Amino acid sequence: MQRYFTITQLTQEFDITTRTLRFYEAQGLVTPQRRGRQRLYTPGDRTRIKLILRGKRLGFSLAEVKELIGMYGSAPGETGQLRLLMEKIAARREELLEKQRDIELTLLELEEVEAGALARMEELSPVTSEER
Amino acid sequence: MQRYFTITQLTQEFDITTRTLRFYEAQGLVTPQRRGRQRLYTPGDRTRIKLILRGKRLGFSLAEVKELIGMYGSAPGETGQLRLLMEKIAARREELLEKQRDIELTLLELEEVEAGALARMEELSPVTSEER
DNA sequence: AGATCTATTGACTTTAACGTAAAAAGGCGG
DNA sequence: CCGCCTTTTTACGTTAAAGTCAATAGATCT
Repeated sequence: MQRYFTITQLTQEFDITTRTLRFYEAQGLVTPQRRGRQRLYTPGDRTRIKLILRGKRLGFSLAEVKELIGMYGSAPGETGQLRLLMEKIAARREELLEKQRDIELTLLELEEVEAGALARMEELSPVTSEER
Repeated sequence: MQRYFTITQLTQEFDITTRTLRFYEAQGLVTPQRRGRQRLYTPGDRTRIKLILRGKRLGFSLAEVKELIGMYGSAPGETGQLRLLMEKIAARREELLEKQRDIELTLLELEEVEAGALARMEELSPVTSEER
């Protein structure tokens, strides 16, 4: 098993540029080790990158993604901090649930459009019952 | 029932600025009527605005949203156009389904973090079995 | 009509998230 | 050691999506 990934390996795997990865690093989203000046990414770093990209797909900003990822590692000692963490979790969950509803609605609407389109196609080129 | 909405009514309802609505108009996402220079939004316009904001919440760009909304009104006559429409629908559906999976994963991870946090709280302030 | 509000337009600015280009620094094959 | 290649740094450019500001232009209240 490979201990480290190079930057180009990861850019190829995730179809992003080196600029992007270095930018994420500058924003404090990943902190690969160095061998001299060269970056070495651990499997953990790779996972974080996956999480970043997933967050982006969901429309979160990098700042939001950073906060989200920050939660994963943290088991803060103080009760106050824990309460704060729980609140953040609740807030994120609400957002995600809203997005789920948004998606459901959009999928339903797409279905309607599709049904309409199918009906139009039937109209235009009748039965063709032998296809499929 | 109200036939028209003013721009400020809509900005208040959706918690956006007038600048935003005029920008959407400049991008061809809504085309309110005019009474003199004043904009008058129909219930249909209002619905489009809702769709725009929903698309944005899901991380779509305005250009993508425009394409999406464009599908709703269209029942193109030509078979070729219909086929194209169906393909677009399929593509959007794929994206949305991926987002659904992304959300599921994120929710699961949040649950884990929450469970960890809860455990830590138990540790710190024991039982308190009378609460709730 | 005058004063005051609100809406519109146009120009310029801002922010996030990179892209692009140039220069320097290692690493490697011959 | 030399030339070549990749990586890194630094700096500046770009794009989408508005924000901000100033100058009108109507509309409204009195």
